Amino acid sequence: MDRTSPEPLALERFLPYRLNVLASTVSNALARIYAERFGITIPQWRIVATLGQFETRTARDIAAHAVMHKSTVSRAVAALAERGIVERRPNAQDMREELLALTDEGRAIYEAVAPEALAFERAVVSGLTEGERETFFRLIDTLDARMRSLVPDLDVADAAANASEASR
Amino acid sequence: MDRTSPEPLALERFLPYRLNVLASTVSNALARIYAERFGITIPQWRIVATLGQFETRTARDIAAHAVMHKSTVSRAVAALAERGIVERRPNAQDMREELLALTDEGRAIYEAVAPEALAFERAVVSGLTEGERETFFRLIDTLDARMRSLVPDLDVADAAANASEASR
DNA sequence: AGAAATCAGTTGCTGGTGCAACCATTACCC
DNA sequence: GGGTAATGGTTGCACCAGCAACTGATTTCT
Repeated sequence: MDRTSPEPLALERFLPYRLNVLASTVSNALARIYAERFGITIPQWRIVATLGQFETRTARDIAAHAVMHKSTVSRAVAALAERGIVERRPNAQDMREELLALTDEGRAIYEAVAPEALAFERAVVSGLTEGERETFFRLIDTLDARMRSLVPDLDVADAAANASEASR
Repeated sequence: MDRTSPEPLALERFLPYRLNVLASTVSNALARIYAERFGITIPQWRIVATLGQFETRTARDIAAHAVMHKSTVSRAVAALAERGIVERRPNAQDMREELLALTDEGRAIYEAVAPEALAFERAVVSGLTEGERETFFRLIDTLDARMRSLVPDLDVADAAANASEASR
């Protein structure tokens, strides 16, 4: 091997970079749909999606399930409650937490957004065969698990949502 | 319940979500290295990497190559120039643009960071076989191309870098 | 029981980011 | 040639996210 340059590093072959670009491209495109059609942000969508899936959860559950910082969840829930999309009910067994659920209006939004989100996903992966799609997910799972063991203090803090808000 | 959900949408099987979580996990871990060891942010790192690869480029070139918003590039370059990591030289042929290059100190940083970045990448993909690694990159390439045709007005604006800065 | 630690959730603050408006320079073209 | 459009780059503004500090509720420990 040639030893002139210590190591070749081409950004376009650097995994963290490629992953980040693809993820934000996909997110931004999807965020546009959420924002323009339904007036919700990505964190808000994640909450709606979680509650659509599980009926009733606490903010803490949602933060863990949707991998968001608790302050992000808090503010997104506040906005959704304000708009009557999410309902907060006290838990008599533990007054620290609140039980969150979709209102009827919230469920209507969920049922309108979910098909569009899935359609978007299908459009994105339409260039892949079924096998490739499964492989891709499996590799993501593997890498995700790898990250969790590489960086143990991750699930605690973390925070995904590169959002890219709606405005307007 | 009488409600029949039209389509199942589980967040953990939703590609945009999975992609985003993985990308930000990887980015955050890497950003920590950049920040703690070298005091640079992800946008700054992308600029250093680009200039390390191509010697001399304009801010516009870097923005295109590293997929960042021009204002992000502008500010990151300003910070790097301030610290003497990159050098700005006027282009006599076109006074609008500036030619950017690493200083000696900048190159030293590049040559220190690059191996660490690559080591990190190797650690992340160490759970994959060589073939899986190639497949993963190929699928990312495919999806990336797919996104570009799905959302044409993308390369113009876009902006990756969910950064997650150093601070502290 | 009472003090201290822990936990769910909220909020002030700071910093980074995209957008859009702007400045200066160059290209276009009638 | 001269006016207008386009281009490279900077910056003010508004917004959002994470951190950390805080409140109030519950658990733990002695």
